[in-house]
Amino acid sequence: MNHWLIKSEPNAFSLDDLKRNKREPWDGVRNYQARNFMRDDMRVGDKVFFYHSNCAEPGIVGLAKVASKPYPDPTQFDPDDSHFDPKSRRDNPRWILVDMAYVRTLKRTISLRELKDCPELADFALVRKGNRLSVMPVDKADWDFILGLE
DNA sequence: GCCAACGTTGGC
DNA sequence: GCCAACGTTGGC
Repeated sequence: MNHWLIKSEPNAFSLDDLKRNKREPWDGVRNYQARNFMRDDMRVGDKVFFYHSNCAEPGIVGLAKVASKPYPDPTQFDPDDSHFDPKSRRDNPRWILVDMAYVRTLKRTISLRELKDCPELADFALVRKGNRLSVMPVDKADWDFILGLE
């Protein structure tokens, strides 16, 4: 069992959207490191922090879980989609995703500000300067500590 | 809206 | 293979 954090801009796709849809292909990820985590390391049932970025109060707002095995992101083949990738081929897809399923909404947002102020989380990738990864692993110890803040 | 940090692209 | 230019992310 691995633990993860995924970012989403609530203006584009929020935790409430995931709650409404119950389940969602985590499409549009166009970063190789993030792709590799989904393709190689995620397992059905892995627990996931849902993080809101680019908003009034960036932070962890809920829990999700990995709900499928990896498969090709269909948006890469759709010329009308903003994530269309003309260099990707159907017989050798470049972008791989998994489905995410809603688990629950936290009682309160655990803000980035608060996480940055925790010395226990000094090594957590999310709080390190310049971090831009939209899919990242979370140590079990960090996961438990963060949930304990709720 | 600003801008620092980072990843990707492409000329050489 | 280097690296400058460019585009994107995302906090503030």
